[in-house]
Amino acid sequence: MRIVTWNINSVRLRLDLIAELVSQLRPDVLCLQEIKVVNELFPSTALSELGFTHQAVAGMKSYNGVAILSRQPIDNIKVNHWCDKEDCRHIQGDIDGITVHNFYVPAGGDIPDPDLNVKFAHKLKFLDSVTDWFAKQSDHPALLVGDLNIAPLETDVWSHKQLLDVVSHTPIEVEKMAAWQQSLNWVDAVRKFITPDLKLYTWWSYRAGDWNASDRGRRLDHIWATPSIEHRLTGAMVIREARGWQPASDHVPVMVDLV
DNA sequence: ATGGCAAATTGAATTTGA
Repeated sequence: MRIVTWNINSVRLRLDLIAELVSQLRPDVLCLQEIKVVNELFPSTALSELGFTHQAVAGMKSYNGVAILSRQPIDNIKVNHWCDKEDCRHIQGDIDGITVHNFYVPAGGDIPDPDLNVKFAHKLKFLDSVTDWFAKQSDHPALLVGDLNIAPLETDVWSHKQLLDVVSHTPIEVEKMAAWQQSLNWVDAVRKFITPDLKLYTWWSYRAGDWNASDRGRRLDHIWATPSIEHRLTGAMVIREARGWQPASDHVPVMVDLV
């Protein structure tokens, strides 16, 4: 099974890019975040014509929204709500015996202080909630993918020192992400192949004059696997060149292969 | 709390992202 996760930043605006990705990589499962559309207006037919005849969608107007697209059936679809908000940040479904969790973690705003910034408080609470929830789940073959909006390693950001105080790389976020990862002993499927000593990014700001030259990126998008399927992982790839496809999302696709 | 941009919504300006 080949699975790709991509924060698409408006699915309707980027259908041609999805078609390009599909023609190049032929994923079996494509998980999208920030689809920014209600379910009724989700481009279901166009995506079905690309081979994704099975779709699980949790969308809302303007913001957020997640979807799982699959060539194979998706069973037991659930849309989970966190922090008493129905803001379409988590959808799950079973594909070929594996539970796929697709997340869009809150960005957290600018100020890395929960007392001064309700968005950062929401992000931290969200992380605590999902961690507690997974800790109570039984150990079943699962993948967890999505825009987790945290770059945990020093090599996941262009400058560890300069980003220590920037939301997405603060110690409190990294610590909470580690606790989440420990909830089911999730394996970082991407860093299994692209080792932690190597710089690796999945997001570059729209504000950079030349994203490729300045290369001030962060690894915000992740794929985790439960230990029970770790031995089935055969490779991982970040599709860096997709940052240059037009009109570009500020995130690029991340891919993992399983036998 | 900044910003060189971008998207969605609502009607040129605002909100959100990270």
